[in-house]
Amino acid sequence: MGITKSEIFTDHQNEIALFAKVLGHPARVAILQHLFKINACVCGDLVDEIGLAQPTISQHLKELKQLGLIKGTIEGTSVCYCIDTKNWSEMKRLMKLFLDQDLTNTNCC
Amino acid sequence: MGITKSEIFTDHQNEIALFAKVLGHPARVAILQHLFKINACVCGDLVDEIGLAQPTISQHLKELKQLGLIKGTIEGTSVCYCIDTKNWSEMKRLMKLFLDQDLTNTNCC
DNA sequence: TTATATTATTGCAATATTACGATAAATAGA
DNA sequence: TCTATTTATCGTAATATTGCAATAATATAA
Repeated sequence: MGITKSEIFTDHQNEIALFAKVLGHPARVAILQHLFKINACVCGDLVDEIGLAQPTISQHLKELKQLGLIKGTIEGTSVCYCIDTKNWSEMKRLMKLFLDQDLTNTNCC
Repeated sequence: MGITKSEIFTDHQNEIALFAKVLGHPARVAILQHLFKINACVCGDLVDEIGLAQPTISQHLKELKQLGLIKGTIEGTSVCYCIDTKNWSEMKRLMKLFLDQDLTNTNCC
């Protein structure tokens, strides 16, 4: 098979999984970290920065864009990418809600 | 190919990606949520709870166990699973460090 | 227009993931 | 011992992901 049965889970569960999945590759983690570090648009230098082929980077950027975590603006012959702060904050809120579930009462083995 | 080039990324980036990846499936999100909700060991009822076949659940549990997020204790004929609070907290710390990168100075398109 | 630069898309190969039936393994109880 | 119960493992099929070479698309500059 290889196909996730999304339909048997809640929207909330699927949303968390989708965001986690896009963060689940070191290249995308590295791209996001670089965008945060630069704290501005990045045009072009991501390929040199990360160390994967240009089509591969382009594909990872596409996935990040599809989830809304970054946005790209055409600037001459190049495209400038940066964090979409609004969507990033919303993703963060959702992930933290999941991560912060109560551990204190865990009555367990 | 299909193989992630982990060697070109930092340990930190790979670690974040690994944790995010294991959270990147709704079944595993649902399993973890159930364990938090019950707030105790869960023996057996996960298959009924989630709605996937027993071998599939077993496989997802294995992945969560490998990352250390849950632990299982043999209890008679069944196995009781619960959140590994120590490792969960460490994972949470790491993920939050990544999620909480500074957005305030974003000077961007 | 032509050349250059930059990014996106296509096509493909290799590997990984998801899911489940069949079956094995382990333990408890009759 | 035999049976029932529960979980793990194996094998396999379907699909997804990763990565890159080749190429297309787009815009700027000469």
